[in-house]
Amino acid sequence: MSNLDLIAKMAGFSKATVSRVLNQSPHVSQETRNKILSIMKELDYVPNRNAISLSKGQTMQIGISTEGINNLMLPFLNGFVEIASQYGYQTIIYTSGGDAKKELQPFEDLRRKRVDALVIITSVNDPSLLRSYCKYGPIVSWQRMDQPDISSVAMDQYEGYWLALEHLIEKGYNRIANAFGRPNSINTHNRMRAYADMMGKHHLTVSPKWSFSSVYTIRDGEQVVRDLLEHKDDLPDAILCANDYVAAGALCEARRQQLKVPEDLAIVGFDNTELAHTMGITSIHNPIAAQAQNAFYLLLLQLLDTEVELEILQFSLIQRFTT
Amino acid sequence: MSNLDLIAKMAGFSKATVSRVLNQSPHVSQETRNKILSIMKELDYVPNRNAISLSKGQTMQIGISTEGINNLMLPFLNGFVEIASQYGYQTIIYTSGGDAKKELQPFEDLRRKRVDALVIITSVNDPSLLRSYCKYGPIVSWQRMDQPDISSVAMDQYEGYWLALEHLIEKGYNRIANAFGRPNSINTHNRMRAYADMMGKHHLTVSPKWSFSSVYTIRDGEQVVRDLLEHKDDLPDAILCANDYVAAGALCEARRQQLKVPEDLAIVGFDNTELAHTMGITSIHNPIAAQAQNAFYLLLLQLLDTEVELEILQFSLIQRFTT
DNA sequence: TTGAAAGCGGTACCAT
DNA sequence: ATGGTACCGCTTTCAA
Repeated sequence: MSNLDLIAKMAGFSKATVSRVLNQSPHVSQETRNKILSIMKELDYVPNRNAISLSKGQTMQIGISTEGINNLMLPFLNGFVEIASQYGYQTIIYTSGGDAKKELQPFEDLRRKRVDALVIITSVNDPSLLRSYCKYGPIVSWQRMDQPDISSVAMDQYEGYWLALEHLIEKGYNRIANAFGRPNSINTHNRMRAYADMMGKHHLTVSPKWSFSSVYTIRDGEQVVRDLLEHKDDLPDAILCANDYVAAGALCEARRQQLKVPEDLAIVGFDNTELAHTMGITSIHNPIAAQAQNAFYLLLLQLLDTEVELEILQFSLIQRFTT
Repeated sequence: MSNLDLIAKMAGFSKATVSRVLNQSPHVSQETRNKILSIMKELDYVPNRNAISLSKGQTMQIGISTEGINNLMLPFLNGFVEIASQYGYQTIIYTSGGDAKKELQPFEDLRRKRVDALVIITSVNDPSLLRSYCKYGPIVSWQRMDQPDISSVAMDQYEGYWLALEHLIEKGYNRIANAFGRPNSINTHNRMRAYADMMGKHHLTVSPKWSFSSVYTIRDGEQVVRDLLEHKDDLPDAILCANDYVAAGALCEARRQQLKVPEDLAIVGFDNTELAHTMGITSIHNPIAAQAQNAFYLLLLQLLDTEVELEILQFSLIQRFTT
């Protein structure tokens, strides 16, 4: 393997000059530059990244910490890798499998200067512990952290849910059921608030029989429809789902039960994933890729101490065939 | 930031000794070790990974090259990250978005010693070009490469398809339709071969009307069922799908069209993804995580020049409610 | 058991 | 425009 020294020796210049050529410094004569360049080519030379990292004190690598990778975070991951690479940063994935100790590794790697910054997708450790690593480098989070130094790019679900409700009511639906996700999460809480507010505003009926929690999967969505059909006298005319998977399950089951969608039952999903698209389910578009971009921009802000323009995050309703 | 020198000075020993403590060398007296350890703790010292990488000439980082991340490669990615981290290796994701030039970056990074090894998930560049990077470090591929130095952990789809066909025939189905994926891929070719062989063996009817290509999505699966129903007089009694998404689409559409599954129409998916599980679709289990492990083992083999035990890869049939 | 010093392969400041 | 050289922080060989 050839190195700077060798190139310098062969070209008859000093390491410093060769380094200048490498870094496109203007203070090198064209002649010298050409000569050095041609020798580099001849020797098939490429600079060693470790040496650069050590010398510069930065690696151009950003870590992503998560319990595991699933469908929901795919757009985030893709979006982040994409924007980061545009700025010359690589992305390292750290999965913890929910193990608190293992989850600390990316944070230790921030400290050991293996990565320049960190983004948290999900975490199980005590937020204040994670926060203590902020002194080693910038950290942002997708999930809400409620820690002063760790900003989050998550969105307030109130708005999204409000949008869906508004759409249903405009369409004339007024007996609206809900399939919520994690019972005690901030997201669910905000969605519930939106529901209560909207129902109050329009003086609409709210039945506890129409409210479900811990609904996540296609299967769960099917079950919700079956549960609703237990009370034929008290059926809702629309159902707002925790995510598109739940909506897909609800849709399949409704059809199986001879319910016409959207005439008998309207269905709205959440996140506007591929699934909603392929199955034609009305859904709330969640700009996840934009959140990933913002996560990167927020890091860049601290990394380069520069101004950045954040993407404006906005839910939007994508109407398809289920409403 | 404290470094080896500082620790050494404070402890009254040399850098070498401190380094020995760091690397658990047995040639350090317990007393010395304790003293140094306590000073490290006191100063909250951690070694700098870049310095280690530079000095050792390896980074303990492995790159994964792909056009983009989607559901299909998720189990592979997860499996790889998991096994790699068990051996102390981190995983860096490189996405090319199908851009040939951008796809070269992980390979250049192998050359520049940013990563110790590389795994290719999908690639668009000329395989022989990629192969030329093998001299810089170990490379394995998930997709078939047909290059001597790049071994692949992909599986022969013939076996899997054979399994599905055998199952259907045992169950008494004998008018079997196929929804294939990419028309000219090796995978599709092998599946077609399995189909031809099996049909020949049992002297079963083969109708060109029962064969579809370029079928990938839920939507595509729905369309296949509609197309089949165009010829009511010549309906198959089973359909073997390119993947679980297609099977899911076929299932939904069949039910919508009042076909009883599996009585009127049996449906078999492929890959045994989450979707097949949640929707109760019979599917061929594709041991993707095991392939990811093998990919890592194959790299380790070259990295450490050691013996490794590969996982045995085997398709298996998971029967559910659609057959 | 411990130390001295030569790498590893660059960057960047200070001279000239 | 170019050179000299002190870093960056750790590993490893050779001696003692």
